[in-house]
Amino acid sequence: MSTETPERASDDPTLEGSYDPTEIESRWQRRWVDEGTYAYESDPERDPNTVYAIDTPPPTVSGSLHMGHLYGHTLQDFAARFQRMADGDVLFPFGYDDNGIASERLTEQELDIRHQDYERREFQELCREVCTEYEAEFTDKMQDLGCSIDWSNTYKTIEPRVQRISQLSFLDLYEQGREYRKKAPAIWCPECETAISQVEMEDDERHSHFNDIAFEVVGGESEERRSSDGRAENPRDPPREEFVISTTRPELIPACVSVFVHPDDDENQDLVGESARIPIFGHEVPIIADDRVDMEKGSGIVMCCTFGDQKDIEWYQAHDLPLRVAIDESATMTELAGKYEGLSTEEAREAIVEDLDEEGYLRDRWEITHAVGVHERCDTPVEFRVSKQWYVEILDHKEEYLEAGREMEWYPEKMFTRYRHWIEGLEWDWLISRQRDSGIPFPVWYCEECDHPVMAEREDLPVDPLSDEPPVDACPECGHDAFEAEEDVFDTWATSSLTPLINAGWDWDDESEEFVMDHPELYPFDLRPQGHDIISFWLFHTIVKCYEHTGEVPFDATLINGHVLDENREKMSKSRGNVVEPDDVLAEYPVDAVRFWAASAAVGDDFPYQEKDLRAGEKLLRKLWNASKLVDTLAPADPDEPDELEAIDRWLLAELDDAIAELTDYFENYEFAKARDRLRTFFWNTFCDDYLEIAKGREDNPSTGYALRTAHRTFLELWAPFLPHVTEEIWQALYADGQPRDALESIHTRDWPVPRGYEADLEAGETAMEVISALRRYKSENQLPLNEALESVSVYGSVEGFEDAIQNVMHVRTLEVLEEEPEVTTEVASIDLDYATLGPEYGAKVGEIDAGIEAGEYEIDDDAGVLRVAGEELADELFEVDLERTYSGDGRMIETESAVVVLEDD
RNA sequence: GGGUUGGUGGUCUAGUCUGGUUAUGACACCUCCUUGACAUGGAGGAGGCCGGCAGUUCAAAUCUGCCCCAACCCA
Repeated sequence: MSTETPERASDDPTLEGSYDPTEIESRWQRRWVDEGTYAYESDPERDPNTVYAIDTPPPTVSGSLHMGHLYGHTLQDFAARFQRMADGDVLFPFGYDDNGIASERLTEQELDIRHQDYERREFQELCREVCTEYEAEFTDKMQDLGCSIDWSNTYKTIEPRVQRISQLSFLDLYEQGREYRKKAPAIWCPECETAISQVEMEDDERHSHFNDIAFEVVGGESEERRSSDGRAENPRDPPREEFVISTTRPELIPACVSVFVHPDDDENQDLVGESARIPIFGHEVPIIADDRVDMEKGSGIVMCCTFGDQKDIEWYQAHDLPLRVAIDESATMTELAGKYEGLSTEEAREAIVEDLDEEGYLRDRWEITHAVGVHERCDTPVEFRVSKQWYVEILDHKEEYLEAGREMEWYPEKMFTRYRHWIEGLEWDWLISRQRDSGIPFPVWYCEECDHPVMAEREDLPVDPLSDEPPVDACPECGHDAFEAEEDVFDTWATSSLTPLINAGWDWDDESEEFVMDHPELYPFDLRPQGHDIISFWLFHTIVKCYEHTGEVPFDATLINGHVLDENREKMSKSRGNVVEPDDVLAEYPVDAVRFWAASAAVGDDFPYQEKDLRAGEKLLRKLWNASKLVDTLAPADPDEPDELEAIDRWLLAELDDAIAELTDYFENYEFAKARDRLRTFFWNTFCDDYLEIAKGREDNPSTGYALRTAHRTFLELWAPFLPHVTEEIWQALYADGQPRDALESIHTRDWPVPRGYEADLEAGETAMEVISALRRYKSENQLPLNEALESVSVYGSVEGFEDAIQNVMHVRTLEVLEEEPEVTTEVASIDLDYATLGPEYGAKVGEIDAGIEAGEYEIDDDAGVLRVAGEELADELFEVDLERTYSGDGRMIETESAVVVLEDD
């Protein structure tokens, strides 16, 4: 656009022309990274209280950068930039989360390979290579956001150092007796042939059929007899011939292990304690009462199979039922399914329904649509399978974890409730093993003979039992010499819950035989930022792990950010097609403007993407730029402070002091939206609209010159956490010492402003601004240009010291400050009561008092200073009389909140 | 189904914990104004009775109960 702009050195900021964010923002982003402006230099001796450390969330870099990343990191950056200026050392690290199924898939696609064809260690090597490209791309995009991340302080969850920490964590918890291995069901994807965690499963609407199947009731048996040998000895007569259950999955009937009836279900109570014979397959199962049965659904009688759904698992565990596995890991029917063996579940379903029908057991069949749990990656309906799993014991420490949550500061406070409810509702220990082909391996082997677990030695970590040998030749338990490698890998939360320990450089020290940290001054971390949707995952698990390893709560505070919604306040989703891409936003708007928008929401609240807020941000950047140009023409860059500041200048600096104090408070409490609004209002309205206009008429005044420059420098510093690029550009153009090619003295490493202690009559200043604005309104209403001269103005009100300012800015020829109220006749317009005092004192009488005043039935006794109404005598401080003035002199009278202005304009 | 959070002019929101009678600001809208940087600027105006109902209170956007709506978490 600006082809005629003379070319200049790219690192030579000037205020010439208008602000060009495209060129300027990327220039600073490069320079900050090149110069290591935000590098954290560790010093283990440093007092932890003077270091501000953020435990940043590691995004999955094989995915794309979305608005959530942008918003989350921008929030963290507000905190980081403020703390860096206010307190000095800040660690703002960055993590890449590559250790997951996403990067596994990506590697397979990119290289056109299958992970099954490689040894796990080899495959992971390939993963690391593939991910490196994506990491580089992600890094570029993150750097485009201008966050003050220390790019020399990064980690990848797939790297050996992190694998070592994960395995150390496992060994430590095992030695503490906080981990155990047990046979239990897991969610299984038959397409991927892997166990998946609950978060990887989603609901999907599918067409299916409900099948009503008749089960024959056979001779009942007592609880005692059944538990002795599992067979009915003396069958009683069955209460009825049969009953009907409804199921969408008839192929599971060979896996049926029991039938349930609700204890309040009077109609079917007769069945409890009896047995049912499964059609076609012929095996008998007990009928049991349980209140988890949904009586409203179907016949109210439900079969339990191992396993059709999560409720089956609950029942299986609660009633100690046997395991009948009819479906294998690839969703093929097993031997247990008899003649259906080898069929897929779908084939078996049809075949079994047909046979049931033929034999008269199928009573009804109709089409339905219902929610089915599917694997989010391949949309395959999941199965549930039993395998041996590792667990971290957490149920016995619920109280400790709750207490840890109480010890942290929560921003916003209300988010603690979610954490508390999550913990209170915990019913299962934490399952940490995943039967995946890649991930961080459990460092464990088992004795082939006695199944005794053999743990890896700490100094050997990281190990992969599939490639490495166990550290012993013979089983310490039974002496057997052959071992089986554990094939499972850790749940990704088991690794990402260690980020504070990764960032602090946690490791085992052989010499001292204890865990140590490379950067102990960082731990506990000052801030854990994250979204509210993963409080029960990331935050909770981090607290569990770090608390068990260090005995300390890992964070002083947690900052829970909301979600970015679309412009209609609806959740962004690919299927709705309302996703806003950061790339598109950044192509159109300056990053600083995007940051201004990001600061608009109260922390923790979901908020919409709003173009108008971005435009407002752009306007602010221009305002700041243009105001800076004006300041630069009005005063020398570095004026000395005069012995005595004039009232108007002292007033500005005193107001500035107030603003600094409030802003500091807001930033310390992560109240970015309040800080943003306070600063914008003060900068735009007070500084630009009021003070700069006045300053234009006081160009050679040393007092004003000093105040202008002091305020301007301070504004740049106060804006710096929000608008890092534009403030840096202006700062370098106007105030930076040294030559352009010297090491950068960035505004972002300066000290945060502190109030300078200016005292001024803020009320007089306020009154003066009221008078100015009244005169402006007068001109506006009379369609006069603002620089139109006014002949004569008189002011009744305290504007001491501001007379010149009023006179200059409003072009008033003669200004007079009146000692006495101008010639007016007054009459009572209204009476304001001080209800806060009046209410508690007079109670129900307040109504009468109000009515009395309303009706004019009152008397003001000026001498006694009381108001007589409704038979009461109200003291002076309880009421205020509002007078309506009628001016009878020459000219025109304008009233403001605290002044009376008389204009003679001819 | 259970829990949590929220519902304030056309839009986004402050205020709600600590009840006090004129509900904050921005954007959009209307009118006017070229003022020594900014018309992508400035001045002014109109617009809401605070999701609904009931209650507590002298007084409710604010406290209590129920209901409706939305999002999230858990089932």
